[in-house]
This record gives sequence, structure tokens and C-alpha cells, in this order.
Amino acid sequence: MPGEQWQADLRARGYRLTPQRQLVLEAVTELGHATPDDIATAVRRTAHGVNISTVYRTLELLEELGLVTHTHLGHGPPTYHAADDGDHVHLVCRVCGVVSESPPGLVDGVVQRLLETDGFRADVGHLAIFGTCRECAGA
Amino acid sequence: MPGEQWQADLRARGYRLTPQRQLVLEAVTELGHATPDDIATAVRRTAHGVNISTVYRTLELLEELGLVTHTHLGHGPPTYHAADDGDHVHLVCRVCGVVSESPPGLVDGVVQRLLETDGFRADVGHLAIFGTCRECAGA
DNA sequence: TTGAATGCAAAATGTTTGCACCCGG
DNA sequence: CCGGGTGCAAACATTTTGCATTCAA
Repeated sequence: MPGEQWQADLRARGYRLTPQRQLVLEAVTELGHATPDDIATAVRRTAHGVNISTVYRTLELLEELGLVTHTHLGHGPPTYHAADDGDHVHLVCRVCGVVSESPPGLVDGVVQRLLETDGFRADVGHLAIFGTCRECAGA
Repeated sequence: MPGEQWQADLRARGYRLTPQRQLVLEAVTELGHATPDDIATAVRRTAHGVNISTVYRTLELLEELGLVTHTHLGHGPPTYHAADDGDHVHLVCRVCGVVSESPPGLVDGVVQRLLETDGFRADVGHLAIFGTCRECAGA
């Protein structure tokens, strides 16, 4: 697969391709909504010894390259996912903690209105809506 | 003013009324969008020596009583504001960091749709939308 | 008086940084 | 070979917790 485009891009910017960077990107892609710690754990299943600080530095780099994005889903650490997942809105249940996704079209109207009335350009990819999911609300 | 209703409520639940609790609530009300540290600093202008851990414990209590709420506005610490401010949506500019507010009616449609399609009960009071404000977008 | 609340210090989290060594190109 | 990247440890920032003392009721 031509997923190696990013590797060329990486080098074009003067960065180096390392096993750690490949593994972190793979982990983010596979896990979805993963915290830096989750990612470190996953990476270490293949390459033990990878340091958490390397994970942080790598995530920062991959984000700069536009390969991953992160969202703050409430209290804890931020969660990362691959950028090519496509944008989506995060629904976070405060009771059970489950994070589900909704298509970004859900908030198109809001985005449009914010732009018109406030001149505010909303970035939906990082949007998290808190509340109670159907299961927890049923109780 | 009858703002002392909460004090009766506090005692009714078996809690005690302390200067720290009054001061923290006042600070939250006056500051708006304040971090625990901001609040501690403000409180200490009146009563020096108030410990940061007391501020944390007090904010937790005031939130339980429904007097204040908090929102996660991205990377840093959470921000608190008085509950009687009324719900509002937070617009956070990633460039300049400014936090502005929009009436909750903005997202009524979205809330309605989430409830119908996902059974998800959105809590708009904690909603933060990230993006770029008019001023920063102009550059 | 009496136990809830506070202050203080230490621990727990989560993230960043300095630096010597390593390795991709 | 050379400079970017990594591992490690220590520094930081934020929040939580244990405990003796204080104070609201």
C-alpha cells in the first residue's frame, strides 16, 4: 500500500524514519481514541523499551505532519487518532465513560451559524459533547 | 440579597459553612472561566493562607451542590463558573486562547437530534468548541 | 464537645526537558 | 561521519490523599 507517502514527506522535511515513529503511527491508527500511555503500551508489545517521552515527542511530530490529531475528552489525558479517520464528533458519556462517534454533519448547521454570526471558524475534529448515553440514561 | 439559600442547603446536608467556602464561591462568581489556581489566588487576596487543596475540595463540594460547574477548555486545567450564569457554549480560539460564549440555543438542534437518533442526552453546559476567532482568522 | 474542614506535606498523575549515547541517511 | 532521535532521569505542573490541628455548630 502507498501508506509510505508520509515517510517521504517526513524525510523531505529533514526528519528521520525510525521504528518508533512507524510503530506509534500504527498504534494510533489501530487503537483510535488512545491516550499516550495506551499507545506506549501497545508499541511496547512489539518493541519493548520504547520510552514514554519518545511517544510524546513522536505524537507531537505526527500531529505536526498532519497524520494524527488529538482531542480532550474531559478530565484525563488527551486521546489521539489517525487524521485519515476523517473528522467526527465525540460523544462522551459521563456515567460509563464510553466514547462514541457521530458524523460531523451533525453540527454543520452550528458551524455555519458560528461563522456567519461570530466569524468563528469551528474545528469540528476536536469537538467533544458530554452527556449521558442511552444505556446509562435508561437506569 | 437571598443568596444565602445555598447556605441553608449546605447545612441541611450536614456540611458546615466556612469562610473558605464563601470566598471560593464568590471568587468563582466574579472571575468566571477561572482555573483552581486563579481561584486560589483571588481568595488569598482576602484571606491569605488558604490552601490550594482546600480550593479543590471546595470546588468539588460546590459542584455537588449545583452551585458551580466546570468545563475543560483544551490543554490546561479546567475552568469553573457559577451555575447561575446560565448554560452557555464556550468558543475557544486556538490561536489567541480567548474564550467567548454563545447562547446554548445555538446547539438546540444538535441536542435534539442526538436525543432522537442516539438517545444521547447532551449536557450543553460543558460544551467547548475549538477553532479560530474572527480576529485571528483575519491574519 | 465533637466531628467536619483546613493546612501542610507527601504521593500520585501526566507531561516536559536536559543530556549522553545511539543510529539513520 | 554527523546531527537528529532515543532512553533515562530529573524537573514540572496539576490534582489527590493522609493526618494532626482547628473550628463551626
